Amino acid sequence: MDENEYDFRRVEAKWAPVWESERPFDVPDGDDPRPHKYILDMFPYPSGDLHMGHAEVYALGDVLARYWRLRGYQVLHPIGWDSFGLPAENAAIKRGVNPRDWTYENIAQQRASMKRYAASFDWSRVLHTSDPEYYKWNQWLFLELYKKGLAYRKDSWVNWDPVDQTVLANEQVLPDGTSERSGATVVKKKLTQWYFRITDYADRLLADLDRLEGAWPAKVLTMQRNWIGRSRGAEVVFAVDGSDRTVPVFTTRPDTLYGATFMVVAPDSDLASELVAEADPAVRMAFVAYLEEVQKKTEIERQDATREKTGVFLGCFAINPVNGERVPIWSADYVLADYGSGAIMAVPAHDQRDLDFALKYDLPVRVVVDVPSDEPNDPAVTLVATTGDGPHINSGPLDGLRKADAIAAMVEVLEKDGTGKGATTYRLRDWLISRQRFWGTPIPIIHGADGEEIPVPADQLPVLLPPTEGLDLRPKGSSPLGAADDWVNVPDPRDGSPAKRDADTMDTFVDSSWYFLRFLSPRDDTRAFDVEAVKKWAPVDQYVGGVEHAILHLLYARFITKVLFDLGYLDFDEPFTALLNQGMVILDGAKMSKSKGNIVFFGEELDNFGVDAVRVTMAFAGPPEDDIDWAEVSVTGSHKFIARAWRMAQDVTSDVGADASTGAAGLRRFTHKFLADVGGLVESYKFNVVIARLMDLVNHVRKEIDSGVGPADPAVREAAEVVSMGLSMFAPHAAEDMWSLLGHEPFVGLQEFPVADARLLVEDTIVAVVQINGKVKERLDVSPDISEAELSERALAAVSGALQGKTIRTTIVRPPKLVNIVVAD
RNA sequence: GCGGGUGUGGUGAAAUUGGUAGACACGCAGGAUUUAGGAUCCUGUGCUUCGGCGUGUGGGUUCGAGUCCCUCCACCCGCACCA
Repeated sequence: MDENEYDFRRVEAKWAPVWESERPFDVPDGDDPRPHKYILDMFPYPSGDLHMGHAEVYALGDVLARYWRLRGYQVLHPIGWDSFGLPAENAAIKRGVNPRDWTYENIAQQRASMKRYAASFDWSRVLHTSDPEYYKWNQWLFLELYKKGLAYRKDSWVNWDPVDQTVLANEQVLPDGTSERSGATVVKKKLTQWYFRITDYADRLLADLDRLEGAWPAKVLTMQRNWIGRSRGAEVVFAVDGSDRTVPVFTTRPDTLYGATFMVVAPDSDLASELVAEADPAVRMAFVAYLEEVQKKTEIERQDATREKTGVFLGCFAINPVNGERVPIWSADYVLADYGSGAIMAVPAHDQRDLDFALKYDLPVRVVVDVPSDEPNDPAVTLVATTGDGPHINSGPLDGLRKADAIAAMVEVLEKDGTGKGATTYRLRDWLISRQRFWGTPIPIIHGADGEEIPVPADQLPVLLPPTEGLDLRPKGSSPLGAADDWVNVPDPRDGSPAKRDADTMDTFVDSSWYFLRFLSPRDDTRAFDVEAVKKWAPVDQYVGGVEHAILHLLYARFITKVLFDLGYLDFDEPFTALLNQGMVILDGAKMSKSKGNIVFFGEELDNFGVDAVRVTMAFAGPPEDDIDWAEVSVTGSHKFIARAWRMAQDVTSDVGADASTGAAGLRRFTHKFLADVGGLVESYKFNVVIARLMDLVNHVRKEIDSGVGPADPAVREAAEVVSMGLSMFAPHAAEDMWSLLGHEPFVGLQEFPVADARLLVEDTIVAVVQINGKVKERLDVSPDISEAELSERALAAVSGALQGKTIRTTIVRPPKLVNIVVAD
């Protein structure tokens, strides 16, 4: 192709090797006088090659990184791979390859694609979480939590994925009860597992979301608040009649305690089986049958709120602490074992679920809040529980009080009597981090013959994964590591007696919960992260990634950050100051998927249109948080724009350093208006508008070159240089080539935007509109400093015809832009 | 049901504090150049019965509303037997 034609292949081939050898975006350690920004894109999982979703996130993250450089900041923009995890292992099983080989081959492929995509990463800081140099510090982190009592083992009902044969954290189970990884229906299993005590941080994780308001998407904040699910209320202790046992229940409505007519215990709770053990055989048999029935149900069935309620009487009674009333204890699966205490006081008059149950099993309904209503509203008749406010009745000392006062009064009574207290409960559960799989970080604990847990001494870290040779990786419900005899059997660090390593590996979300700290000193083999580097760079100024991590990764990273803060390693306790969630790339209105066969391939798009055109398309398609339908955007259009900008640079004939102040003022104004606006636009993520403004600028320059001041005017050069800089955020190859065509040395990405000249931002004339009754009738060219009187006068003159026979009521004058004449007939 | 969000041309979308709705593109139409063009350049393009009408619906505040307030509708997302 002709050298005077824009050829993206030639331009890519020209600059990629230069960036590769010169590494303009690497950030050396040590001081730098410039202010700094830490821009981070969520690192990828290396399954296959990059896809269009990656193309979007890394295009948008790079706009922000490159923008801050152009603003004179030192920018850290690292990349790595989240490279532990199940797909490697599943591929290994399916194809008989080594999970390590599979992983690192995929990383090599993705890395090549990423380099081709020309995001301005600091390639000197690459990390892979599956490298021993990384996961050593994962183990260190685990032991830090363990020392603080924040990592512990317990026997509990857990989510079990029957396909991947491993446990899952609550966060990894989708709302329909299936695994987010394998799609299998998750079942409950009772197992001893490692947990991180994230519930200790529930309050702070919730409260600190307020500080992220405006800087994180509202949606993510809401999702996290929902997930943590704090509810305030009271704990009320009921005694079991004829026994020493007491049962605490959590309620948000302690004010309705006088209306409690029965108690319900979760069938799968220890409490239920303990209570029923004391009952007579018929009751016990009924319970056992019921429990069996309940456990057969899938999570989806169980969560169906419209399902008819079922339950069995447990043959025992509880004593209501405020009135001494004896109420029957039932077991029903609408009460969850793992929320609150697994038992509730049932107030059928004021809780729909309790009412449904009471009506079915003919239990009494007692109204204790007189909710005013025009219609009859006795729950026993209308079958609708009343939840509104009103004076309390049948409630002893609470009679006459309204809800808020009654709640406070009841809490006071309970606390005085020692039968309860104000309490807060969370939906959030502790984070289950054990996984019965191979390709993860080994948990650095040794189990002594006496059952003691012994942390692996720091000088013995990392606990390396054993070789896969001879190891059966197929899922079988226990970790494959347990079968690696040489690995699992170790001397007890205390006395050398036989002991065994913990054979489970960690949830890979542990790996990603702190990786942003490791990027600051990725080669430091003496500590997880360099505290000084952390002080300089962290927290992350701008995080970019998909909304699919709204809860999982982001909640865990916030938690670990707070733990490290408490341990004194960090001086901040929120990891990501600002968050941008990009939308998805879809096709014809549907999510791309292999099964539907509607995939746009990353590599093919780059082959056909070039890296720059794909990146520009990603940014120009619309607001970044919206989905991009690849069928509705024009990559060709992006390519045409890039080529047009490139030709513009090629046409410039003035010399480098030409004095712009002698150039055409009109064009200069346009250029400087762009410079004045670009910051606000990028910082509010309006990348599409920035590109529109660049297009506008290029169109103006084109006109000036062809039929205006001509290619030699210094203002043309100035505009072309600004376009080259601005375009470098989106189309780095074309921009670098333009910079070079304009006679400069590399690299355009290391330039600084000129400061907009305030004198050029003032227009000589402004178009003022003249409205009659709010409708635009005329437009006038006026001076920007026109007086109110003069503008008014000119406006009236301009529309005098239309004012014939009308009475002017009032005239609103807003110089220099608008006059509104209010008239009547 | 609860919470969050979004409704603007044929399409993707713009629109500081209420002040010219539809920037910039895609698409389409026409023209120039050309052997040809899916290249390049130029022009036009919300609807219209040419009076006007137009930002999901209906109301309100205001000299003036895409923007603020209320009502309703539609769609998307999250949560949901959480006591």
